[in-house]
Parts: sequence; C-alpha cells; structure tokens
Amino acid sequence: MIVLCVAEKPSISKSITNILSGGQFQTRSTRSNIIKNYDFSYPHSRANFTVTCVAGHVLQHDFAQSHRKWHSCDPFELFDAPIVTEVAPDKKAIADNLTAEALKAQQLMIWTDCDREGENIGAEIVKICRRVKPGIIVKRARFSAIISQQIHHAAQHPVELDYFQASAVEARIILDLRIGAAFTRMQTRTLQPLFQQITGVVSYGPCQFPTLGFVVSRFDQVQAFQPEKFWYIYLALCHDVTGNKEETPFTWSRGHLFDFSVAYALYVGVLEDKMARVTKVTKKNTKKWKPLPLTTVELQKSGSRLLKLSPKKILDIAEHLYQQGFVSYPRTETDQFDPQFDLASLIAKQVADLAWGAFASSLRDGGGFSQPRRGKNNDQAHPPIHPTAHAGNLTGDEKRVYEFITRRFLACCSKDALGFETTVEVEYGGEDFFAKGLIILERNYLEVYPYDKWNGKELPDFEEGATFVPSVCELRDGTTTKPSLLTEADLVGIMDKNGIGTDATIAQHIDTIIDREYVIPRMEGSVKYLVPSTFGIGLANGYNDIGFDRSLSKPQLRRETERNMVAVCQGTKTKNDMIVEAVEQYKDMYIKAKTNFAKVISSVRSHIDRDSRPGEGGNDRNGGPRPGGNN
DNA sequence: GCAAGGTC
Repeated sequence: MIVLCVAEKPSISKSITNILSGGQFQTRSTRSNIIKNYDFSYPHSRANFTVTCVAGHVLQHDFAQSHRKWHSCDPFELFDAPIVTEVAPDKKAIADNLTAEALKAQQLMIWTDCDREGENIGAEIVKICRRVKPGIIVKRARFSAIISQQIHHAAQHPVELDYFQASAVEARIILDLRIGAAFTRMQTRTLQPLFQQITGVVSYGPCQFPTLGFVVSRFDQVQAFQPEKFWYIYLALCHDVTGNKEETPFTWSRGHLFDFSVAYALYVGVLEDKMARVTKVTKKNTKKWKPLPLTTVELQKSGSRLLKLSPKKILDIAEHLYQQGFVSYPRTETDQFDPQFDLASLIAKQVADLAWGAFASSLRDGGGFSQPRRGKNNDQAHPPIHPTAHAGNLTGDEKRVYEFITRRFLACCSKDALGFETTVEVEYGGEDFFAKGLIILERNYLEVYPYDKWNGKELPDFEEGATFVPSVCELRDGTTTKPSLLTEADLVGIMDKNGIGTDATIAQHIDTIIDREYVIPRMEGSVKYLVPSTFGIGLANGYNDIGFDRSLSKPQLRRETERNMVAVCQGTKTKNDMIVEAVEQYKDMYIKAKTNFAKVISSVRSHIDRDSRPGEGGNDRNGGPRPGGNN
C-alpha cells in the first residue's frame, strides 16, 4: 500500500520524512522547484510512504467571469454573485504533483498544520486528489510538535479531517471577498471621479479599515489633548558625602494633584513640621524577569522598537534567515518551549560566536542555564522562534535581526537578573513620602540581552525611627504631556490585542494602509510615527458620521466574524448560516453607507480641501501636527 | 484595479 502524506509547507515535509524514515529515503524533484517528493517504507504501518507538500492554500476564490470586471455590475450584486473556486495560477505545478501522486496511492494522509487554516488547506488537498481518484481513503495526522515520538504517534493513529474548521475558514474567505470587493468598488467608483487627488484604488477591507481606525483614533486623541497643570510636593535630603553634595529625592505618595488649593493647603501643613521621620525601611530581594520565548508578534513589536525596522521588513528578513537554515520557522504564536525540546545543543551552537559565545558557554558549562519561562500561548504547530545554526557571516539588517533572535533565545535560557531593593518611607507634616534604592546583585540574562535596561540606584542608609531636617521641601508644578502618535510597534500590539489580522498578516495590513495613502509614516528622530492622511481621516470619520452602531473602521465587526468562526468550528452554526447572516448584515450597511455616502464625500472633501489650500503646504494628502513627545 | 489567509 502507498500512503501519500501532504504537509502544508516544504520544511514540515522534510522534517516528517527525516523522522519517519529514520534517514533512509529517496528524493524526487517535481515541476515546482520548492517542492520535493520523498519515498520510503514505513514498517510500523506495513506501507510505503510518499511525503510531499503544498505551499499554503492551493485553491483561490474569485467571482465568476460575469462579475469579475469592475463595471460588469452594480457592486451590490457582489454580495450574491457566483464565486468560482479554482487552482491558483501560481499553484498549478503543486496541484499537478498532488494529482499525479494521488493516482499512485491508496491512502491520503493530511499533515497540514493543526489549526483552522491547516484544516481548510487539508480539505483543499482532499478536493484536488479526489478529482482524479474519488475513492482514495483520507486520514488526518494530528501532531502538536515536530518531535519524533509525536510524529510516529500521529502516523500510526490518524484521525479524521475536521470539516467544521475547514468550513469556518471557507466562510471567512467568501465573506472577505464579497464585502471587500463590494465596498472597494463602490468607494472607488464614487470617490475617484470627484477628486483628482485620488488616483488609486480606495480599498475597504475588514482588517485594513479597523487598522486605519486605530491610527485615526490616536490622532484624534492627540488633537483633542489639552494640557493640564498639576502640583506636587518635592522633598529631598542632601547628604554631605565626603564633600560631594548628593540629593536623595522622595516621591509624594499622593503622586500629584490637579487642584492647586488642595495641594497648597497640604504643603502649608507640611511646612509646620520641623522634622521628617523615617517610618519604615524595607529591604528585600527582587528580580527582573527574563523575557518570554519569542513569537512572531513579539519579534515584530520589539524588533521594530529596538532595531528601527518596519514589522514587515523584520518578518521578511526572518523568513530569509529561515530559508538559509539560521533560524526556526518565523511564524509562530507559541511562547513556550516543549519540555523535551533540545535547548542544550542549540546553545552549544552559539559557543563559537565572538560576541556572545562566552555567554553561551557559561550557560552550557558554568551552571548559568535555567529552563525558559512558559507563556500562555501554543499554536500546536511551531516552537518559539530560535536560532538553529550559528551564522557568522551575516551583514547589515540580517545580522541585526539574527543577533536579536539569538540574544533573546540565550536570555530565555539564562537566569532572571537579581537585585536588592530598599524602600525608605518617610512621614513629614502628616504626609507620606518614599524613596527606592536598588543594588544589582547578578545581571545574569542582562549580560546577553542589552535591549533591557535595569539601573541600580544607591540610597544612603536610613534607620527606622530616625529623624532628619529635609534639605528641600517645595511645592512644584508640572503639566500632563501629550500622548504620542502611534508607532508601528504600538499598532502591531493593538491589532494583536483586538484580533485584527494574524501573526503573519498584521504587518501586511499596516503596509496596505500606507500603500493606499490612508496613512503616512513620519520620521521623528529615529522613531517612525504613523500619521493618518487627510484622506484617511476623511474616510474613517465619514463612516463614523454615518452612525453605524458598529462602525466599519472599528474592530467589533471583525470580532463578530471571529466569534462566528468559533461557532462554526464547534458545530453550533453552519457555514451557510454564518455567510447568509453576515451578508444580510453587510447588505444593510452597504445600503446605509451608499445612501449616506454624501457624509463620507463631504468629510473627505473638507479634509483634502483644508490640506490643499494655497500657501499651506500643497496637497500631499498629509495633515496633522508633529508627533507628540512622551516626556 | 477589489479581501484576508496561507506560503514562498
């Protein structure tokens, strides 16, 4: 018997082959230069295995020819127009390989990633194979990590494909297409003739619009910001340490107050006292936790913050490093290492490095090793991102991304930084103040992870019950600071939290709203801020003005889609019900949007016009203030 | 010329 195993991508088919064959296999090339077929016998199942793969989705959904041209129909018809499913043009060789191999096999075993998309891709593979071999037996291998014992178990105890999950994804695909195309064509066809500035597509998408919404919403907060004055009592003691005057400042436990008369009354009360009393001195061990194992979203967030590269660029570089075999698969939600994961040999590979080799060897030989922290997420398909080989010849940004991934990994495998914290509490005139000191005892992971800062702060000795005359006691004032515009790192975090996009697509959505000129990046020093263009503000505000209870530029609608997908996965809702309900809902919104589109037009007009008034900087679609600082 | 999700 021949069993045809199909994985979601080349790396997995290779790993599965290595494990199941014990290294004894033949390789055949295919018409696709990224895909290989591997043959070997698998005595446990008394079968010959052929392992191959696809590269993500093979099928593509689009409207039938009758509705494909932009002016072929009223965009509203796209909510019901026929949709055809066909092999994507660039996946022809992959599909042909599947059918050719299926013809030789009696059983088809699906080895795609064990997530919703994987289940849907599995269903695509089944569909393609059954076109040429309707009777082929279909099984599903279920695995949660690419480790020998699990892969053998999956091969020997296959389950059934989960068509609920596959249907949930199918529903999302169809809805995104209908909604995206209908609104995009409507917006573009309405706005383009009215504004010479609008030359490209005015796209709408259920992920890109909420993404734009986040940028506009922060921009509005910055615009609406009114600085507020506050007051606080500043208390300090000067020590004469061998002639050097050193001031120890104390923080008021009330923080600061916005009411001057209250702050002033308290201050006057304080001044009546002559001496401050040390009420409590607390000394305790403290630690600064090492970072969690690295996920895709975290790589993009901290990478763009620390390395000043765009999230998309970081992911592209990580992908390339992966292709070269330097790092593990870069798209993962997992922030915990499997207990059986062989960390030691990966650490050993880094001993050769000039910069962090000594640290790696201290982990390996010097007892510096500590099991990584376990986060809460596991996608059951890929481990956290880690270096898989030592790379000594990288340059430029590739080198910096590899260095970050490697230092992060070594930091995860070392110990938390240890310190000793002293808190001195003081009472003066009925008010409480405190000061904190920190002595760093062991830097541990900080030695290899310079991206985290932890500074010690010396505090003179204070004894409980002691009294002193403060050197400084003043009522000082300050003002609240303007919030900053969003950085790409901020936006990645907000999208992740709101479930907009996935780890692999978040960066793409950000690029899309920049490509469409809804948002314009602006450099302020080395930090890149995202500023909505006048056009983007006009669109987002225009839709807000229409008064949907769940605006098209807010995240709720996408959250509903997600909830419905979960219901379809659980079998409490059918794919058709989900599609019909959502289509009805969006049809209503479309009609409402179209009849009230004058509001969007006037909102876009007022913003673009404001921008192109003579003498005010031309019509580069860019408006708004300079990014606010954080201090 | 439309979407978002896989993958390269």
